[in-house]
Amino acid sequence: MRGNKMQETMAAKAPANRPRNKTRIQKENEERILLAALEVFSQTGFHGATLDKIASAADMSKPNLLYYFKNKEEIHIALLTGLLDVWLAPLRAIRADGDPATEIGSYIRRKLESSREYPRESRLFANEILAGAPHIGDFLQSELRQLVDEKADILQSWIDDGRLAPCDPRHLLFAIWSTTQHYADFSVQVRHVLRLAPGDKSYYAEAARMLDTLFLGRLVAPGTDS
Amino acid sequence: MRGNKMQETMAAKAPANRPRNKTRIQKENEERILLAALEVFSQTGFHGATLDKIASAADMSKPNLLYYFKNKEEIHIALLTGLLDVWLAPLRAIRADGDPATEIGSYIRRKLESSREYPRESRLFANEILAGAPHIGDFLQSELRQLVDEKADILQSWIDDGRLAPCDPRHLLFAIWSTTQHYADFSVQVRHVLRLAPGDKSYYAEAARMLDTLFLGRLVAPGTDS
DNA sequence: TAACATTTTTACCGTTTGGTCAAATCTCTT
DNA sequence: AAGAGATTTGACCAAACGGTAAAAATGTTA
Repeated sequence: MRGNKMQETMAAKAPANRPRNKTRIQKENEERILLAALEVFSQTGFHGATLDKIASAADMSKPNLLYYFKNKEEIHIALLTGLLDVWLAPLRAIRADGDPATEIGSYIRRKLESSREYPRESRLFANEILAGAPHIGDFLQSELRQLVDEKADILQSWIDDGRLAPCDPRHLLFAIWSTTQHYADFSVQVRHVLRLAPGDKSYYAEAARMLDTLFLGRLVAPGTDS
Repeated sequence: MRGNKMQETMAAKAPANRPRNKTRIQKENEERILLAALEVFSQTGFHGATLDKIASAADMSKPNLLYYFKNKEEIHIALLTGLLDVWLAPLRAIRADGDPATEIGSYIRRKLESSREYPRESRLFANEILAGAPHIGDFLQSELRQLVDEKADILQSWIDDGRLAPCDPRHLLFAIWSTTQHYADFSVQVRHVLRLAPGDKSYYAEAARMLDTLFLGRLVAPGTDS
């Protein structure tokens, strides 16, 4: 009597027809699965990942895995939605009443820290966007856009006060996102160019200096350009 | 003549035991296939792409496709290697005897133009790097690294002359790569944030202004930071 | 146009993959 | 300790996939 289609609106994680509280084992195993899935998805992307790989990484049989998540897509979505708040957190922290340089500098540091500490999450996100955001299109259009609108207003007010150069605030955010995430998403390229061994993350210090110069200082010496 | 293995330098495209000249039909069909494959690979990544999809996009049967390329990987590699020179071209054009602001500005414009004109190629490249560069690791370690070394020396000489702010030249290049490619690779996100319809590329003008401010001007007004 | 090489198609194959099912085992509560 | 519910497993399946073989069709050239 279980495999009926029916409604199942409550995201069929529990075996369940009725939504009960999560068991200890349930919580543990869902966590194990998501951790394993993060590893696999971030390495090979959605299509490259297989349920067998994820199951084996979670040290679990495939049917057992599918007892907790009803299919591959649901694991992917669970992983992504869990990620979005983490992604937004650094942006949320920007304060209107702060100093522009301080606020922007802190934001960059937070994003860079996020790239260093959670490169797998960053790559998962990058993969999703690159694929056309099939699973988080709603998020981009609602939560992200709204928060960006909000913070763009703050940046705009700084521009109006002459404390920030005239520019499109959203494009400024794009620049911060791309430069900081680059170190997680393109780390292979970064390491090859810098002749660093896999796993060597020493470049983050220099990255922080570079981004400070770029966003908070001045790159090209004045007087030489036309 | 790029990173080929040795033998078989001519990539076993002809059916062939002996390497003959390419037929008219051969040239046409290989082109058709690569075009179709670019479309499919850039949309879904290597693992998401199937021979059937590529064949159907090339308006061709699967066995016929495999008559020209011996397997899926070979199509992918052919596509990537054909890309690398395009990727390097803008960087190659940086001149040591130019003005820093002019040279950097031109480089940014070329990269941005490249993102706008060849977004599929950019996404293909991004996918490959994100996946750990399984097919172009050699390229990154040899040609790219060498060219970067060369151009980094130029940037360093500008720094030594006081015409550029002290910074790691390679990280400056990273910043240019990431910001410019972002508009191709993350275009979905960009469009959602800016409320633009799919296919609308009007944001490139504003992007160019932003990057000029960032790399050639000064973002944060002086005197306000600590 | 005949002979030869090239190109295309039809039919197929083995493997991998996402997913199911029912039975067996384990866990927790009473 | 027993029973109910939760968890795990092994056996299995259909579809999709990458790829092959050989014949049929087409193009090229003497």
